Amino acid sequence: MSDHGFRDFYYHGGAFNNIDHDQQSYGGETDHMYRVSSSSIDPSYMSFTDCLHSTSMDYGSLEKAFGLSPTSSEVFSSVEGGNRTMMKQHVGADELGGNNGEVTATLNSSVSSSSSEAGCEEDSDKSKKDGQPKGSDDGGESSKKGNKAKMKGEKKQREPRFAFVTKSEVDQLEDGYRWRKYGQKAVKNSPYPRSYYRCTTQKCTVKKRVERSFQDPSTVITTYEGQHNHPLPTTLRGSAAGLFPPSMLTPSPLGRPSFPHELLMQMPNYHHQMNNQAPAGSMFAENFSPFHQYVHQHQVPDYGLLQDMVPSTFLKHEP
DNA sequence: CGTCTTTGACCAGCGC
DNA sequence: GCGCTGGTCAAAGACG
Repeated sequence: MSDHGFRDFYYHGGAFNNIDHDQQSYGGETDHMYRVSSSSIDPSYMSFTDCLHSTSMDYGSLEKAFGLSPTSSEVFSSVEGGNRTMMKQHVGADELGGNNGEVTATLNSSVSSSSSEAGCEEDSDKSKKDGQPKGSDDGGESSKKGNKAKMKGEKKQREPRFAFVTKSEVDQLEDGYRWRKYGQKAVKNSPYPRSYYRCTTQKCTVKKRVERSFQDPSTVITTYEGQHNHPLPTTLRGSAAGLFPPSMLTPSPLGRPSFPHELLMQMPNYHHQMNNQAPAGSMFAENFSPFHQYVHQHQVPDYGLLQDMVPSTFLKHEP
């Protein structure tokens, strides 16, 4: 890991006041880590929720992870893909109800994935499993065995992933979406099991994995995979409607950069590419590659990145 | 009764 | 080929 230094800034609204940026290489691949600390997060600016919804983001669970969770005080996030291009963002929120918050966003996606990967992964994934006739869906009997046989020859493609490490007592963070647990596995080198959840909305293939860090049992690692193809459910237990003020559940112009997605959306280049490559509103999962391209192509200068990511009007350098 | 969780089994991928 | 591990399935049970 080659530390490229830190970048401190204030986020108008008081959400974040400094970001660290680390860059890490994995044999030709590069990781980027941003550490963001906040000294005065104003709940009214609940960045992540707003961010997620304002950008039609699908990793709704992040919103809680980023401070809406009553127990959440530390959040990391990461996106996994093929290559290891990662971006981590730590967000401290020590004034959020007295919680010390830290967020790490790790973006890790294949450079070669480009737009096609993100867009097609869902299909590829489904074609392997969901797309095939399944016993559970149509009463068919072929079931997984036959399907998986067909999967041979197809290189498995993964959905872009976005993982957050949340300091929380609760494993399952309420994020506004409905999830059905479909599996649980013991994790190697960890005493804590990993739970697998799937969005219960029909035709939505978003999945998430939740596991507790064995290194720090107080943290929960939530990994989202895929992109919701539906709006945030409004009628659900502990629904987002109850969790978040209406303003947070409705799209907002990017006037209030949230974090990290909205922060990223603030990246001129990123935003520009997004606009060019895909309709607005389908942001991270489907259109993640532009960001990774950004990360790779621009090599994310440690100091300039945030300036690119966040308009200067939202940044104030710490003395 | 519908929804969700639990849990053992199954399968693919990977390293040896 | 074998064993390990991650991921998924689906039946059974729990719950409201």
